[in-house]
Amino acid sequence: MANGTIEQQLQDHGIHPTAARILVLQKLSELTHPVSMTELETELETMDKSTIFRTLNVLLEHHAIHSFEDGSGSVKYEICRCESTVCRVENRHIHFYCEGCNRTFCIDDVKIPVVELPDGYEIESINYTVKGLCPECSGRKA
Amino acid sequence: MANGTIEQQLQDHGIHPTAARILVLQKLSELTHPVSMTELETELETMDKSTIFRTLNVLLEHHAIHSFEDGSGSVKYEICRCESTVCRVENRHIHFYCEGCNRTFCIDDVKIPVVELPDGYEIESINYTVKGLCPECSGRKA
DNA sequence: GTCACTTTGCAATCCGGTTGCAGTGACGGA
DNA sequence: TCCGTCACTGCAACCGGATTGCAAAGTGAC
Repeated sequence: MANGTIEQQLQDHGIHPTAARILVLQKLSELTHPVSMTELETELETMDKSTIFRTLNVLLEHHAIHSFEDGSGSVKYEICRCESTVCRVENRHIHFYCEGCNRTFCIDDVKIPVVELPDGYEIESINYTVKGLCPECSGRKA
Repeated sequence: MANGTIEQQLQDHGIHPTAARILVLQKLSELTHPVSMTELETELETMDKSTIFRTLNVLLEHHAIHSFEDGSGSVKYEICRCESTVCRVENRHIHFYCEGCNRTFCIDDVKIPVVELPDGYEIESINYTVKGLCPECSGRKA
């Protein structure tokens, strides 16, 4: 899914490409860090909050993007860069939330360690988010 | 910290024991699953929401309890059952949020796998939450 | 008892998320 | 081409969890 036009990506995921969906996915593909709905709202000033909200939900349902909660209180979204249309849990990377600057980082190099759960539990997704200080903030503090 | 009276536990963490703090910590120590502020509010009907809120913050600051976000949208709280007053990241267990019944489970047996981060990142805490179906709900579905 | 400080309850507020509804646009069939 | 249908979008209102301001009540030191 990493190549092709945004429009193509949408279709690959079975999503009817509309102006709003292209814009949102476009923006998410440009960004290198996860963003909240509010951030998207300011990035895409022409688009209404509810449209962004519903667009994100469509993208989520079709697994074109991921969402997760860092400790900031608002849900963060990022584009799914999996090669296939299905993204396996073990391929997902972890995130880091800096309590100093309130930014959320993708640690692309580090994949989520998948644990063995007791019988009966069915894993759908895993959120692995580390809180602490990013290199910039820990350096400044020291 | 697993033994002694609630009052003693508070003092061990350097918290001045008040009625509200004892009640909240008492309740959290009785419960076997993490709860939201709203749930605490109904459990402790005599106590005001804002008091609970501030009490939880005091307990958090002094590491008497932990908080984390499952996927439910509200923050969950649980008592810290560490033996010492400092609770190490690697001692913490993972959580499971069931999308079927919207309950949050402690998987006490499974500790959070701690990853190696790139240079400069300082780990303060880790949230490892699995989403999916609990044994009850996955069984019912099948 | 008095003063200073902490704790608590009430009410109001904030804000991210969500929904109802009406207007607009795309598409297929007559 | 016109019409009906359905998906999509924007606006405004709403909801609920989280947070704050303020005044009253409680607590401890003297």
